[in-house]
Amino acid sequence: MSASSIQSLPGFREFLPETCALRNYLFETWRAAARRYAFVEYEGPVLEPTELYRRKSGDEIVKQLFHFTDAGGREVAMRPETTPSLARMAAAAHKGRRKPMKWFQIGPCFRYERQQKGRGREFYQFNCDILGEPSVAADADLIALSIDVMRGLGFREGDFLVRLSDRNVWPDFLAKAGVAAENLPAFLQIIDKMEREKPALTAERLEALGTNREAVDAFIGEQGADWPPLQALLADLTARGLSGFVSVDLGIVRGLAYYTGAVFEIFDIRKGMRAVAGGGRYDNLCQLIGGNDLPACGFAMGDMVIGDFLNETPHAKARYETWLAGYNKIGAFVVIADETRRPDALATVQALRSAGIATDYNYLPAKVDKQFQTAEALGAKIAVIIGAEFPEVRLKDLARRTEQAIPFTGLSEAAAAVLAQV
RNA sequence: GUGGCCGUAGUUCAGCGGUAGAGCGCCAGAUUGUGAUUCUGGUUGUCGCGGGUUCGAAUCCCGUCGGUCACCCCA
Repeated sequence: MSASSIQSLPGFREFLPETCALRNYLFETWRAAARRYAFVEYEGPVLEPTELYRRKSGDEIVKQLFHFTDAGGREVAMRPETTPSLARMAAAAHKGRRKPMKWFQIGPCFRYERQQKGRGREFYQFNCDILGEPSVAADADLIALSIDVMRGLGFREGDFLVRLSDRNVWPDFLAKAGVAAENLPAFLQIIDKMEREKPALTAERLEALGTNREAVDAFIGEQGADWPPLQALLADLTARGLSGFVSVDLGIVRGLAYYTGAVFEIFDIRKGMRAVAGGGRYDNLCQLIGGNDLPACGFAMGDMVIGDFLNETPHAKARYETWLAGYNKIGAFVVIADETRRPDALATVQALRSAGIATDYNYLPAKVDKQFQTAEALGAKIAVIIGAEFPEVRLKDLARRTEQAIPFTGLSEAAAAVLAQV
């Protein structure tokens, strides 16, 4: 690297063709799964007023935003997530639309923090949201989708687990424990951190609120699935044959303040329960941000953690590699055996491309063996040899190593026929 | 924001005070219009950047910028 070259910004990503392939695979799989569930794609702005995030989460969160003052003096921030934008867009646009609205989006998000494994300053997030439907039937369809996204990526039962909960079970607990209802948000924060926090600190915090760890653990252990909405959710997922992927765990409450009902997270079972996706119901956010009441639920999955998980899971990686085997490979390579026939070869290249066959050729004169090596390197399935005998051309099936002589006029059909067999 | 480790050829890395190396890759050749393997030959670097110590620095010191992992935080 020379002194004059300029490095990329820390945490921002460059996708060379090799890594772009994995990203595109994720996008394709995400998009296909969302469409199977009848979701439609939308897009929101990447840059938003900083206030959009401040209003929801307070000043503390601004430190983790990529934010600045633009040339017009506006305080702006690159989006750290897409739900606030969605809430505004949906609240503004929902009137006159059939409900539920099932919307999905794939796009980059940004957070100003130091990167580590599974975490960068720029990452892509897949978001699916169901708007305008308060029933748990929507939550269930959303969770089913999240499971199918995982299966679409090649993950199986035993690789991951959907841990399911409902924030509304906790007010009940607090009432019985004699804790004031206004302490609910603080209490949920403690529950959210419980798994990764020192036990002594958790105990101390719970006691400060007038309860204790034993009571919380007992509640999580015993009363888990009794909550009717959770029962309904589980019944719905069981009817779909998906109960094996799901487990109720009231300790899941999600860190975000805006969740109001069922919440869930998908965990990598092997790697110490690493979270790969999460979501839940947020019935008040559209009112808060957009000024129109609209019940909603949604989930998000980032590309970095799921990418790591995929690479560490052999059968998921194998599925990707199968997909990759056909990706960026071309159909035909035109070999110019007689340089005086280059104009005919160019006609051939264009004819093949017009027939929908990805085709390449050498720009400059080259030996025939060299051209075959290039064909091989590009993953061409067939070679078309143009030589002195034109308009007769030779069509070679590179995998079978078989070759036939055919007239140029019948080439496209013959090439398509050979490609169809491969 | 804090800390550990790491920046040397396209790549993976070795070298750790005496003018820069290996494997892989890449390029060329092994006579006629056919891919693999093999063989032969060849190619490549401001040793991240800037300062300092030294007769001499890839090597030691300081700074800086990146990368990576952990903490913090996690939407």
